[in-house]
Amino acid sequence: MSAKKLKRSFYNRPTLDVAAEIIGKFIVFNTPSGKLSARIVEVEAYIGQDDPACHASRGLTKRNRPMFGPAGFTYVYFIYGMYHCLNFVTEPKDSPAAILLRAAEPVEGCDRMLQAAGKPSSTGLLSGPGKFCRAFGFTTEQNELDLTGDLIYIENRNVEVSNIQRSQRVGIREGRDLLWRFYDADSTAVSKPR
DNA sequence: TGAATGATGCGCT
DNA sequence: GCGCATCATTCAT
Repeated sequence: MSAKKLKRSFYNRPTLDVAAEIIGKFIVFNTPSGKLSARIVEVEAYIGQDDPACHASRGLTKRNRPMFGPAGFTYVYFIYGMYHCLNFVTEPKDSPAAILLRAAEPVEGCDRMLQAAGKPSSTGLLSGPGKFCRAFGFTTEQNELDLTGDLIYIENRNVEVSNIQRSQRVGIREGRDLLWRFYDADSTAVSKPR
C-alpha cells in the first residue's frame, strides 16, 4: 500500500486523538536540495486557553496566532535565543491547540541532516524539538504553512506502532500533571528525560 | 551518572 | 527586564 498524505480532516479533531495517531507517521519536507523525511516517535499536545503551558493560555498574540487559525498548518516559534520548535495546528479556527514535534527517526536525506546539525553520526540526530528543527532547517520562515500542500506534509506509510505510551510533558513549569506527551516506547530516538 | 550552568534573542508584562 | 514547550558542556559525587 502506498503512502498517503494526511488531509485537513486528520488535524481538525480533538488534539489528544491526533497526537496519539501521529506517532509512527512520516514528516516530509521538500527542500531545494531534495526531500527530507523522518518517522515521528514523540510529540506533545498543547490545548486551549485552560492549559497553563499552552502559548494560547494568555489569549491571542502576534506569536501564537497560528494556533487560533484552522487545523493543518505549521506553527514554528523561536526559543532560548537559538532553537526553533515545530508544531502542527489542530482543531477548528478559534480553538487554539497544537502538537509539538519532539523527536523522530531520520529516513530520507540523512546525509544533509547530519551536515546541517554538524554531527558525525545519526544517533540522537532528531531526538529533541530543537535538534529536529536544526537538522531539518526549520525556522520561522516555515511558520503558518499549509500541511496539505506539497512543501511540508505528513504521510501515513502504514507502519504499525505497537507500544505507544504517555507521560508528563517536558520542559514546562505549569501543567505537569497532564499526561499529554506521547511516544513510541520501542524507538531509541525518543528524547532523553531531564 | 546526575546536577548545575551558560549560550543567546525575542515576546510579553 | 524576565522568562522561556532547549541543549551541550562542565562540575560534583
